[in-house]
Amino acid sequence: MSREEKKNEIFRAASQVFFSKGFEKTKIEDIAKQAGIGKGTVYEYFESKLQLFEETIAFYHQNVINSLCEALARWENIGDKIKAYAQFMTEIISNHIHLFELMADSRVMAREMGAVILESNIRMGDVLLEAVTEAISKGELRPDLEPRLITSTILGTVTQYCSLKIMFSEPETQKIDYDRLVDAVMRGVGAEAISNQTS
Amino acid sequence: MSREEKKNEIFRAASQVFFSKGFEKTKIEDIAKQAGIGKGTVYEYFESKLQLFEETIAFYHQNVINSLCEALARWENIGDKIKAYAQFMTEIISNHIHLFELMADSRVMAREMGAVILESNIRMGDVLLEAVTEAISKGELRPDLEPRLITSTILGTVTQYCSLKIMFSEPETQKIDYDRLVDAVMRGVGAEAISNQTS
Amino acid sequence: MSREEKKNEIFRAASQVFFSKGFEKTKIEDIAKQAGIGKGTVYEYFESKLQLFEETIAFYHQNVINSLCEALARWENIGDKIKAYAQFMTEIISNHIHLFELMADSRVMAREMGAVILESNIRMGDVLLEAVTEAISKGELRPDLEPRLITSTILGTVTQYCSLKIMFSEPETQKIDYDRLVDAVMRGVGAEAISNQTS
Amino acid sequence: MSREEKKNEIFRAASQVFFSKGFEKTKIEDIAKQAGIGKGTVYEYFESKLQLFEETIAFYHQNVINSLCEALARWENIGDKIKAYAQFMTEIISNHIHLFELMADSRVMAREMGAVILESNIRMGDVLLEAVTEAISKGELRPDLEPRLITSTILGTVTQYCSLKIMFSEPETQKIDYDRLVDAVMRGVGAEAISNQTS
DNA sequence: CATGAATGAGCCTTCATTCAT
DNA sequence: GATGAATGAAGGCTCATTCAT
Repeated sequence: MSREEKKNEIFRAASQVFFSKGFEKTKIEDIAKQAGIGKGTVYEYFESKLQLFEETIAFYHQNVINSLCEALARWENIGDKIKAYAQFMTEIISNHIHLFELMADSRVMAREMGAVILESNIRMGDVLLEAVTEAISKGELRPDLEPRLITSTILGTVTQYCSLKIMFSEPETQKIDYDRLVDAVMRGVGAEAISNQTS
Repeated sequence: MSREEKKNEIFRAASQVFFSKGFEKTKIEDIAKQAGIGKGTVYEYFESKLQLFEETIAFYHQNVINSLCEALARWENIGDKIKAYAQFMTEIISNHIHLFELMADSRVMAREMGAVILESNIRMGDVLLEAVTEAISKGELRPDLEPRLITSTILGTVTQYCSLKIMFSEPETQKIDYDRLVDAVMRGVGAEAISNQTS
Repeated sequence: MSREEKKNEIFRAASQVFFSKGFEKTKIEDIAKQAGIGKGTVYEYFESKLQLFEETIAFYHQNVINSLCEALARWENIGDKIKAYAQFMTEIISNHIHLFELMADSRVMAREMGAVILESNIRMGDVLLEAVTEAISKGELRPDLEPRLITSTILGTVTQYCSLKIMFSEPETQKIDYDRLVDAVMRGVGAEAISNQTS
Repeated sequence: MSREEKKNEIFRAASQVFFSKGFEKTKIEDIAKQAGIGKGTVYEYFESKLQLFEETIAFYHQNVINSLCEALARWENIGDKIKAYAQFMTEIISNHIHLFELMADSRVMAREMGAVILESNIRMGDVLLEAVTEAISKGELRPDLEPRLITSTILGTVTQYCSLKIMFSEPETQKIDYDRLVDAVMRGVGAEAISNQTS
């Protein structure tokens, strides 16, 4: 196994543990065990716990971004892209919810790592920004709004709504109506939106 | 000073320190110093560091919610309420940004406490939900959308956009166009929104 | 209440707590509460926790010695005095056993305070020594043995046997045959003792 | 050095320190220093200070019991066994007295650990009980007395007398007349004992 | 006098990091 | 390279003692 592959092994183990316990509560030994290696070996690949954490988060973000790009590339028009993004977020949040539930008392840690997801959002914003800019030029999105504002509307709405649905709904009622979600973003929540509809 | 007032004193100090350093990096001694009392005194009022943290966060949330309720109560129609909410969020985020900047290496800790703001969002959602429900019945908002979805759109968009503006803009360009923000939420980001406009 | 009476109040409270918890596990506050006074008040009467402990132990020893003297004075010949002493010890040990049982985890503390009883023994030895010396001169005890040795035989046997009986017997079988105990001490445990018996 | 050997090393160091300072006044660091290792290393071998203490005491008791068994096994008749036991106790008490004297203010701690010796006594009782039972069946000891009572007489007398001699005598006069000690136990302290003697 | 809120020295314990094997 | 035994810095928490009321 090459050095790079080994690092990835450790990243995978570290993601698991960091996400379920948070930075401080995670012991290097936990990660080593999870990766099936010795404690000292971790230090052959990473300078310190903090560096490992930073790189693990970066690795995580990169994975997320790559997956998102793939997911968006499959669709042509912006509505479909938004829907794809919402489905993607649902999956990510669900994965982490699962991790959190493993922990009985994950209050503090959930907080800490929850914020990593926030960070992801910022980065996803950059990916979406491209799609948004393109959609504006194609006449799919309002040209009179700052592209960043449109991106924020999409991102914010999706994150907020999906989190809510997953975290606070009973498992069987977690069905999210993605079409309506896209509709709310595209046509707005104001009453005029439907009074003016052509169809 | 009554016991309750003293606890509030400690809450204020604890908020400061917890928000700038995060839970784990905060030493009880730090909080005591900030409050101008001895280390042992903290333990006269709180069982443990964790309990102090939990109660401090609850205290913080309560303050936020109270302020938000006041801010919303000053306005009649939903557009103004959204604008008020956006201005309120701007202020909160600015305050925390300020705290983070005090710390040299606040990356990790910022993550942790950033999530507390997320938690606030969930709670703010409940406050907004009332306003939204009322606005729907007054015909200001679309009745065909789940109220929770509308709330998420407002909350998510505002949080995302304001965070972005404050965190990544140069100070002098932090001007946020609140009216446009409200417009994006109310009329949507899709191109139809403006093609159908009456004026 | 005079200063001396108040000190005695505190001694009584302190005995209770010290005997059930040991020196280190006892908090001044425990004693204050037990005595029905404030923590600070204890310091009006005693310099420090250690001093309070030393004086409490001395107070305890004095009480024991006084009671023992009274118990012994009631009897004329040495056999009866030994029996009286054995009954006295049974009572003391029972009292302390009771205290220990109040505590869930009294292992360590029992050790510590158990030794105070040992100390009592040394002092009781001095009281018994007088009775022994007198009994020797009255021809009741062997004149060819060092009085201290006789005292040790009485004290040691009684303490050991009574402790055993009380600590490790089922409550209902705690009956101690005091006459046989005295007999063992007076006539010895060797087989000759009975082969030579006159009766 | 094997794990078990290392634990024994720590036991030896811990015995030293616990016996001279008592449980509470002993710092883990003291033990580590005495054992020539780091503070954290102690925790590689023992869960907590309390566990280390309990196991150290058990280790001590085991050693004492083993040595006692060896000492008793060397002799045939019960008189010699009692003498051997008395010499054994003298040695143990002398060792601990030495430790106590190292400490200027060992009053409190001496108490605490002195009680460990008491505990030893209880265990030694079980060992002696065997020898006593055997001696009864061989006709060396009175069959009309409860074996436990005989054991208590031996144990109690020896412990009490030897402690007294060692603790309160000037070093040069510590000579203990073991034969007379055995005689007191075997023939009793009553005057009849000698009036009935055959010789 | 009596009180108990305030204090901070002190210690157990954890765990990132090192390094001999 | 890989390992895990050894280390000691660091921090939460306790409680004897003080002192303002």
